[in-house]
Amino acid sequence: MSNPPPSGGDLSRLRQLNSLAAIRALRGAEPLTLSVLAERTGLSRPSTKDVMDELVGLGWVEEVAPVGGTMGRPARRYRFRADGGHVVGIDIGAHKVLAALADLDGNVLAETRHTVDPDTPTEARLDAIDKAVSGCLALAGLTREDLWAVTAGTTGLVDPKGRIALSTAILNWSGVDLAGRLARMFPCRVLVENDSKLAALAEWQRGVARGASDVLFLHAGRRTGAGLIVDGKLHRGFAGSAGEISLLPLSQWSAGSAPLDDSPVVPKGTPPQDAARYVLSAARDGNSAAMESVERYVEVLALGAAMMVLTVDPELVILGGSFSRAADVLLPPLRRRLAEVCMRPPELRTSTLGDECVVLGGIGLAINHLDSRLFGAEGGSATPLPQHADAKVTSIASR
Amino acid sequence: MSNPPPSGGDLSRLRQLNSLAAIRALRGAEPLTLSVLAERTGLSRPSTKDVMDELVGLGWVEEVAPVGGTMGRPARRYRFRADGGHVVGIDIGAHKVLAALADLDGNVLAETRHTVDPDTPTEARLDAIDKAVSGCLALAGLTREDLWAVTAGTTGLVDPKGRIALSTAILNWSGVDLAGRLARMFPCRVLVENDSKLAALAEWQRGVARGASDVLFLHAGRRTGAGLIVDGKLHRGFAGSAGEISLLPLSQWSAGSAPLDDSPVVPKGTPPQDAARYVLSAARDGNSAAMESVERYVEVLALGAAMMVLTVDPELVILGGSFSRAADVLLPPLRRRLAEVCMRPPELRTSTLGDECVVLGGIGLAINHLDSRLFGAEGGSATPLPQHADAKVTSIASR
DNA sequence: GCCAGTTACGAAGGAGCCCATCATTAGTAG
DNA sequence: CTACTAATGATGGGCTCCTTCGTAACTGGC
Repeated sequence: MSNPPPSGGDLSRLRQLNSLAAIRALRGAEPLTLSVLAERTGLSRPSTKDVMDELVGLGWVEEVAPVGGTMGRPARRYRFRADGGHVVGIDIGAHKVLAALADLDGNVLAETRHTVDPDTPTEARLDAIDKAVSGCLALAGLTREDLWAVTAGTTGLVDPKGRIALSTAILNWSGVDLAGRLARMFPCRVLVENDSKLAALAEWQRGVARGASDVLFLHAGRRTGAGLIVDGKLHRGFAGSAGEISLLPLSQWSAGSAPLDDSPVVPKGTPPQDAARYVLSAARDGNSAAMESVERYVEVLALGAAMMVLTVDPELVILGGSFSRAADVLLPPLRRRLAEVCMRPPELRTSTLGDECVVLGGIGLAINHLDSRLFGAEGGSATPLPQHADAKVTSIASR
Repeated sequence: MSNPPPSGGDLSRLRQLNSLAAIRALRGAEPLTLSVLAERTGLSRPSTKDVMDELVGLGWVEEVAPVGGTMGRPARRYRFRADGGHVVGIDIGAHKVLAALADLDGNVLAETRHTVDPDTPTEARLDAIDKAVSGCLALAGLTREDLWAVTAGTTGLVDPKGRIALSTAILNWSGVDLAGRLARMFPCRVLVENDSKLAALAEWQRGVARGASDVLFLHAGRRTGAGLIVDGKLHRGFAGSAGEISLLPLSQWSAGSAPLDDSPVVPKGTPPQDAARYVLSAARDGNSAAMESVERYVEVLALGAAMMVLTVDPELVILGGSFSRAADVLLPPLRRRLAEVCMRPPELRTSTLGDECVVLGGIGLAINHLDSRLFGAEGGSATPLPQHADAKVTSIASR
């Protein structure tokens, strides 16, 4: 009756689990002693030592000099070798290409930005991606061979194979086999994902949504989008289109920031990319026409958000995207409207990761993927570190 | 960075996992031989034997007479002792109380129905529940002490503690501490859940949604509701209100079957509970006014469904509820409308479990709960069968 | 400079779980 | 009655984990 297939466990699987637990405890933390590590993993000290010996041998972990000053014999300290490999997150937007290079801990080592246009031809856009990543690598003194995984986030609907199923924001972007093109560019695993989903992941991993099991991330910017964390996991949906509420005309999400851009308070001749900011700022200063426009914008935003909130009932809603800088203006009406329809309105928070949300989420997804590959999926033992974790594969992570 | 806490594994945990795998393989199947069992669990035969010996000792499994006729030495056969314990699922609707008693395999052994009204007083309704369950027990020759878990499903919003947060269909039902009241009634674990959620679970466990990882269940009846399976698990949401799209006035779901009930084709004097059926039947026969009413009804149903489908992107949408008997009339327009807004419209199927959906889901939830308690949550060994699995607890399963 | 106190390390012994192997057993087929 | 088949049961070995205990390294007081 229960659907999950029965999974019998071998002896070595136990070690796998424990190794993974140790790595998780180590990652992102300062170097830990055996005793602390034993406590955190729930293992005994001798067993922890065994696990550490193995991981040190494989190159995943290294010992660092003990620190003195305490009573008693100084404890050995181990740290995760975050510098053993590197990942890249790329944010491919309509107006920019942003790339960030990080170590296996997710620490960003270099970042590069290139400006593009919505109608930049596809080849030129791919070229900008190439240059952005090359720039990061140069800044960090690395080569493409040092990359273990690359994640690209982009506007539009990304199908499970990493192709752009639909994009209205970037000219001729629909139909591009982005995963395929990037796979030719990088000698490592390539993942492709929708940008709002990556932003949601980033907020959940290292932003204001940490620890929540169900989260709705709202991207409020020139385009409106959403990403969902459900039960502590990024939710993609069967075809990768979870959260694409803009496909419903009623939602009006496809209009993006139009309610702001078209506000009568925008001075003639304002460049379109500055219009919304102007209106939000004017609304903050009490301009009643601007406030009206903001109200209209939030009405649309809130309607789509309400649909998703009532569907998923998340603990948190995160407001992100470039307009999140005007959270003081946007949050109160958004909160009010959600409260009107929810029995228990979710807590509203503002993104703190800002512009880097998408690349950070990409980095996080890449690292998650490597984690899941840390131990040979088919019951093998741990992969030694110096090798590349994957052969060159085109398709996106299934799950 | 990763949020899931590292979980160190003890040696005995391996055995737990393997025992659980064996039970899963055994449950709901005909008696299995050691060889088959070994193959299905991935264990070796000697290990499988060990596990079986233990489970037989604990009373969870028993050996049955070997079957002859094959070449070679007859193999011992083991079966899950489904009759070792019993669970009850209760469907508390506005117009009926339906209870079903099942063994640990989910086989229904007895069923009882009581008729009530939307304005039946709470105490009388609780009395009907009591009577319905007593009836089941009497039919099966059991007593309340034989019950290991009871799940009640009811219309309305059920909070995480098993109280009715809001119900518009049943008079004075809001605010009732159903879990608390039932806990006084039964000397075992009591779970309370929204009825549409249980129906979704049933369809996923033993209905037409088997094997799908993301499913939307639509309850189309006098009231409209929904339940979600996300990533192979019943999704409740932070406050248990996932899928409660009817709270959004725009969805018009709170009107339920009104577009059908109010159709001009309904003859004066038709009892309200028969109106919708009459219209659906007339529409099937080609009555254009009836078809128009159906069109209006489906428009509402489809709008809410689209909101949820675009949010979650499920693989399947299941049409259930009493109107699902008119699926031939309802599905085509529903399919058409979903196709208008979805990049990849989910497959639409009709519920086959019918009226029993909710009680079956309740039985499934109860069994799932017992499964998760099969092995002492805090690393203990397996619970012997003859004891009750739980003390009397009031609150609902958290997860 | 020495000694007590503190903390961590490392080795040894033991238990649990799983696996591979092989002789044995209980049937069927001729 | 014999040959064949397929499952059983017992043995031995390997791996992982745990507990226990003696040893090592460093601090602080005399």
